[in-house]
Amino acid sequence: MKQSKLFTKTRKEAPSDETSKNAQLLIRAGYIHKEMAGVYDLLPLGSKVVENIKEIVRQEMNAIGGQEFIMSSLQSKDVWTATKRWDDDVVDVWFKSTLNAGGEVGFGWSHEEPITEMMKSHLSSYKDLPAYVYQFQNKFRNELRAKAGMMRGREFIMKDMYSFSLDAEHHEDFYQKTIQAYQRCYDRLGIGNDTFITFAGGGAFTEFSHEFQTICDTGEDEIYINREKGIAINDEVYNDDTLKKLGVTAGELEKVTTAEVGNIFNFGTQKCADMNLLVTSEEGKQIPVYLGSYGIGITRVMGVIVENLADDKGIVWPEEIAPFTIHLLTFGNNENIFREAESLYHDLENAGIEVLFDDRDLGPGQKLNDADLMGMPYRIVVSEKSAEKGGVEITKRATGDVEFVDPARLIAYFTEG
RNA sequence: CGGGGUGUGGUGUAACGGCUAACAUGCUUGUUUUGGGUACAAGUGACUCCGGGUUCGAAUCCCGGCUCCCCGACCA
Repeated sequence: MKQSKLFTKTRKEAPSDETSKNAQLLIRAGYIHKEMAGVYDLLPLGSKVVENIKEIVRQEMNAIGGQEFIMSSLQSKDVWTATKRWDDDVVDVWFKSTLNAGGEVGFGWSHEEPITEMMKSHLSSYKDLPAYVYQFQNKFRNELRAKAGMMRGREFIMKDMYSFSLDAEHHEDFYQKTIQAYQRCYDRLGIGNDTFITFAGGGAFTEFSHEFQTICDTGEDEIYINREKGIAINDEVYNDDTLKKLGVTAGELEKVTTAEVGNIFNFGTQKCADMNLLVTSEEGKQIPVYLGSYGIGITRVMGVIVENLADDKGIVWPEEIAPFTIHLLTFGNNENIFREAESLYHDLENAGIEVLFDDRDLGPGQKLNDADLMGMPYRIVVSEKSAEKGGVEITKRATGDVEFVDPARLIAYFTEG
């Protein structure tokens, strides 16, 4: 895309009403726009980032048998009263509204109840199991206090997956597969090394749930980790009992601040029993289904990536997530140079590589600063100076490594690695 | 929800209770410049968050509300 056509602009100054690094940089670079506290629009660049994150997660969920679907945001009161979770005293993050025709509706903060209810129409025999479904969707949570930009919002995008299994064994098998799929996601998202699967409160059905926690100063959680043993424990279940069960001592654990980027938990058969989601077993009996729930906060992950990978000049996107692979700049008013840059831009795009071409009539300083701020993985400069040095200049945003490449070899550089 | 702050052109800031609300940036026009936000000139742009009150006079003081930020609480 030509940058002159991009309607969003970069800003030199951070907005005064944002203090978190992720919000400041994403706003300055034109990825997001703030509507109100905890509510942000995704501008074209931000939307591309989110789509790229979703695509990674989508591929990994599909690989373990997930089927993508979309549930509604408006939810019926009845579904939630059945499990006693409609009451504001029980769930304090509800956004609710009334129908003009009479009656109340809620805006989905979770989809556990509606999905279970919906599945009653489709699951009736042990032969229908297992079923794994997931969606990407906006969740609404009426937080008393939104904070830290994309880290805790009132409206945000989440991937939520649900597993319906016949018995504990099948459930556990899929649970473990999901753990591995999640780890592949975080690796591909560029935060794998800082992300730990963490023992957390299990609630009514199991002793523990598992969270995926990424070390991050802006996070809200504190966990205890042992990198060698690969064990992490959330502060909320950190006690002698837990330590003994997991076979670690307090002395070998390190306390770190983290952001929760995923959470998976097991409902056992309780939820389906409560909601009467039963299937007929091989023996002809009516039995409740094992339910598992698996979430990844997509927009929060976007925030964490910015928080953890950005430097003092701006955002640094991992290659798979960046809205464009290449930021192509040209300096000077030499027409031949500009034409060469433009033709390289077309060649790269035709080769299937996403390029943001800064064709604006601006000085080099402004273009370079914008490129640093926006954070594409590769910056290519076409100028008289680069020509003197043997072609075009390629700079890696993450490392600052520079090399000069013959324009004729440029496509090969990106397609052959 | 408890506590602490905040609110002034699009953005970032300034202004003792007192002249036409200032500066920077952005944007427009022209000239200039082209490897780290080039320089100059001329323009453009604000009911100072909202509603009351005090005062000869309020961006400034008082009361109420709202907004946003931070700390805490909360966070299947």
